[in-house]
Amino acid sequence: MNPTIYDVSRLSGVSTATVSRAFSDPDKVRESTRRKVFEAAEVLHYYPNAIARAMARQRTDKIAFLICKKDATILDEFYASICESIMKESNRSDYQLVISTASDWNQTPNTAQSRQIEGVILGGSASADLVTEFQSRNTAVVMVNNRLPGVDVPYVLSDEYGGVRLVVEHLASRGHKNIAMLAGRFSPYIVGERYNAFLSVTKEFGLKVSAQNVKMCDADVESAAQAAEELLRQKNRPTAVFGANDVIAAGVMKAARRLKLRVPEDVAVVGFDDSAVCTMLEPELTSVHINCQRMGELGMEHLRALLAGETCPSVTVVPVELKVRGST
Amino acid sequence: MNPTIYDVSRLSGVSTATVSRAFSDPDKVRESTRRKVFEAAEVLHYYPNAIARAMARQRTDKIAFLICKKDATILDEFYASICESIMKESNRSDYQLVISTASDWNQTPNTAQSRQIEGVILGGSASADLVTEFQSRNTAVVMVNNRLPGVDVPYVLSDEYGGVRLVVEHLASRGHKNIAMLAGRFSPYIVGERYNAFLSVTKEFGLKVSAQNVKMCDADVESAAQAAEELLRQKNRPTAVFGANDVIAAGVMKAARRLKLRVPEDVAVVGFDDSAVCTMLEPELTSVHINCQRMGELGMEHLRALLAGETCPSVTVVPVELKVRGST
DNA sequence: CTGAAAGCGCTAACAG
DNA sequence: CTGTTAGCGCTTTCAG
Repeated sequence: MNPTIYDVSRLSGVSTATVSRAFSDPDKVRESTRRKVFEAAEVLHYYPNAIARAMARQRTDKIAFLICKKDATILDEFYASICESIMKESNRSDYQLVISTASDWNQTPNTAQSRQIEGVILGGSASADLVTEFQSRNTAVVMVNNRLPGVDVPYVLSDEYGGVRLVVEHLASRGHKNIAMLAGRFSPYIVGERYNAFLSVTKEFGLKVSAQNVKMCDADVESAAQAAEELLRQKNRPTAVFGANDVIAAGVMKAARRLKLRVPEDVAVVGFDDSAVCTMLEPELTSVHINCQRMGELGMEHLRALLAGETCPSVTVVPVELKVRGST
Repeated sequence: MNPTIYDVSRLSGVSTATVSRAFSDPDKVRESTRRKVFEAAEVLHYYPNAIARAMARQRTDKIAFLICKKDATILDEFYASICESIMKESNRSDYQLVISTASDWNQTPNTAQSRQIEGVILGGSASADLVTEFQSRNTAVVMVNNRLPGVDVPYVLSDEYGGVRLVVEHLASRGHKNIAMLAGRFSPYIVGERYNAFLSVTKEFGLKVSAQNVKMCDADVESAAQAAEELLRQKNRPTAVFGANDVIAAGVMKAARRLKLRVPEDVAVVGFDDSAVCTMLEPELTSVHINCQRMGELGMEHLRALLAGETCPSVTVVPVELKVRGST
């Protein structure tokens, strides 16, 4: 059996209340007393029992990171990275982090587990219903990498528009006038943002994008490769293709290779996300780097603020960076 | 305030003890009584409070998955996949899962957090000390994807030897006689296994591997590419290169491309792990598929057995599968 | 099969 | 600044 606050109280000769204070609110205890308490605790190998504390305080200090996406692999490179960052942040705070997926969660929305959660970071395509459910339960919500019209929670977003702008700017500066975009059906919000940004920025740059130069495909490499082949087989072949993410861009590169087109001489390729695959390709893939770590940090920071009753910005946009590599 | 067991007791007209039993040990309660209880609970939206339960029972049902590796990205594709599987499994059990990294953990080994953990799955290069620490604290330990000589815990491993065997067999059947291996400095245990297996299997197949055909490099693509260039620039160039994992193999492919060697005609390349990058490369990379999902499941299964006081096999080896693709 | 009652370890008024 | 004390919500003997 682990030692309890009573053991420490007895050994140090102070009341249990004082021991409690020494641990959870040191300032309320005189220095000398505090030392006595800590000494006794040391001797006994005492450490506060979080369960009992949670019970008495009526709060758990427990938060969750919920990944909301439908694909087979939930923890893809992108979310794994955000997740890692949230893990780090939560570890340095007193919050306990539970990581789960929206689907697992939905199966047991009323479980003991979920009841104990005081705040949640929603990553990816969470539904408005899910948010409402949490709010109705008085759970603080922060959303990362998604935006829901009409839903009022703090958002942490990456600068999708800015990223696309960098891409188009870069391609334009390289003299490309006929740029295509290949979008994959992954997160609707993200794809939408990048797509709209592409249309708007190309227009701004006076580049006309013909209808056949904007294509949708499934989110896997092979679909992308096939769609890209069609794109690249056109009479008026685009000289550059912007893939909505790196997987799509990898598909474009595969297509180029299959068609014996040289990258970047015959066709330049750009991706988005700057995932690990970028440097594994040859030539390496130019891509937009997303600061996942920062997004995770901000998510935690905002959640903490919310839980502390402070306010936090309703939308935070994290800057991106273009990594120019051999593919352009 | 949430309803408590007292509210249910009052509304249903039975004692709190019976309500408690109805929820945690239904068989001990007469059918009709049980129904009354559940009805009342339904009406009140009552759900047992896990904290109070943990407090009374003196157990938390809390387990952890600790990832032990030094690299910058902890949740790489491999561990993310195991992690996901453990998450799924734990969600269907009554255990609560905490995911963390060994380094975060080490910084606060005595924290409230760690005290509450009843069992832990160690993923990756955990140290014997860490295991000892857990054991001394009476925490059940299961190890995944690593093996520590002299440390007696249940191990869940992938069939590294079998995988390498498949690789060599495959290459030999394609007529390759001069096969090189490029190993990267990632997990010592894994690299060691694959390396030894390679030496032993090639020998078994009567293939001689010269010293300059076995190289070590750092674990990143660029180091691999450089090392591979040396390998491929030799007079007696190997006709096939086995990369200790997919990242290394991707490096080999880059080197081949830089040297204007065709894959697979001039040099065949094989990887290990069957990660997402395999299909993004062109040609696609032949690789050994590791059943991460199964490894996670088994890890959970064994931990559960341990916690239930049952026994479980001391070593479980998960079969692998060779995915033959265009690179060979 | 069910009930009464004693905790589980800690916190938070309230009093001093 | 410190002590007393009454819970937090549930489980678990021990009786009945």
